[in-house]
Amino acid sequence: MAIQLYNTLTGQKEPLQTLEPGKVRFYACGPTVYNYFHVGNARMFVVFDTVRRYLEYRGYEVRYVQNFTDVDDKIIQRAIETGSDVRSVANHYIQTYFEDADALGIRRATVHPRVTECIPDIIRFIQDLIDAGHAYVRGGDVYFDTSSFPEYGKLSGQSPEDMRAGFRIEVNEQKEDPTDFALWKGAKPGEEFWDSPWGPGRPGWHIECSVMSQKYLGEQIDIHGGGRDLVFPHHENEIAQSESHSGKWFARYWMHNGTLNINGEKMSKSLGNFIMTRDLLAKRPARAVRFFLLSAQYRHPLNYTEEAMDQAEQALERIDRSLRNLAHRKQTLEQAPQVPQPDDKQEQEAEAAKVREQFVTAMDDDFNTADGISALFEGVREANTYLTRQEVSVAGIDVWSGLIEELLDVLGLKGTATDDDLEANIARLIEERNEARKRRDFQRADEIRDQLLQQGIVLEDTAQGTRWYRA
RNA sequence: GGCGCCAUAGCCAAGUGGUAAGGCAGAGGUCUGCAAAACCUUCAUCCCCGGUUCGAAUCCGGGUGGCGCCUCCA
Repeated sequence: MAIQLYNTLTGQKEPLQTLEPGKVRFYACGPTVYNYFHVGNARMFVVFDTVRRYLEYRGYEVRYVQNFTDVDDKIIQRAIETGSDVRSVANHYIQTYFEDADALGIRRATVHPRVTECIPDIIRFIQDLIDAGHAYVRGGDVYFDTSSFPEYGKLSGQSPEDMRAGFRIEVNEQKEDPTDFALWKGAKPGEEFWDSPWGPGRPGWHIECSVMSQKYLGEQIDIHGGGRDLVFPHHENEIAQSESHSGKWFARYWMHNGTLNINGEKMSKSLGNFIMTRDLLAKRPARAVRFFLLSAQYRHPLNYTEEAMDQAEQALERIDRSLRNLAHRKQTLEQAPQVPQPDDKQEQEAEAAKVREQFVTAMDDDFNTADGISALFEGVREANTYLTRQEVSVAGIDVWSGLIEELLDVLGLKGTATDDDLEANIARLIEERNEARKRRDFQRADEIRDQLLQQGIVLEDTAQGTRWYRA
């Protein structure tokens, strides 16, 4: 059974069939680097990072391209506001993008092209469109002629007539038609510019993605991803540009993630109701943020609340506890080699395989992470149940911790730190406490437990001895 | 005005024709010196009205409420 994914272009789920067997050419729109990115942006990055991870998990070789828009009005504005220059602003926020993205477990793309690195390619592309009669020059600007592309509107499901009726902004008089859009903008005095056949200026927003995806992935790609709010006009325009240029269909599958809402409204820079990812990461564990962002199906809206974040933290704790408890039990077995271990590896592997299958079934169905997480919790419950047995084996434990970590890794939720740095002092105190307990000196025992708790060390007594973790 | 989406327990969230996953919170139980953890049990008939069907949360029609896009936006 192939992976099914919802295609905005057709409005239905379709089986994934790639241009080249076993390989996926995947382009996702990246950030405009004039500020930190907010949690809504983070959702998009996390969602497509997870799609990419899952495709790789299923054996695909993924060539993943995510651009940086480092030429834009807002960057120019930001530079003016801060008394800095445009390049410094862009470079700074590219750097901070990586810092925050790294924290969220977002892997680096195969290529992270920047607009400034592709100007000659962009100019050539635009010239091709002009030569082919798809674009026209007005003053120092170049516009795409939407009437030259009969399929214009096929992604957003609106005809040019519909769009004209809805236009509420003042129509740029330079354009021949309101639905035409800028490919090249002539430079205003004092602005950063590049020389072109049409005079000094800079590329419009939409053209960069058409050019970069063609440059790094070829004229046709498998998957193009982005936020719902990019369907129109951005992706519609990309299709018009790319398909007019190549004469072939551009992207086979268009994936769009739902908005991240706050108080029921889309979190957006223009509404000003955003939370910077950076600020959230200062208050919440990064893994919990990622868990929260994956807790709903990616196409659905997701509402940000403190309570939902609390729940995400709690849920993740349940998984981590299970992993810790497995590790502790394994340790006690390894420290007592004389204790016989049951030969139950195959039995446990069979159980784990069922959970894995449940996970794959969920994720194959349009990357349903909510169901995938639910499969992960089935695994956690099975693992915990296994630990309630009187006799378990190292091999059996490894099966379960291996499975849980495998699934966490696909979701980008694998933890980094482990508790293997059992400090001598803690071990000594636990030892002393257990002596006290044997003497039934519970006052002393509780004293030690409280003392450790002060240091953030929580003790748990089990049939296999005392285990601890950092609160 | 046009295009489109959504409405499931206290909360988050799957399920899209066969009698409601999972998580958080809650209740009861087992285990424990106590505690924690864990396990077991328990907690909804799916916004409203009408229709199709042997059967609908799931399909159709009509309401109500909310949201997105049409303008920079992930």
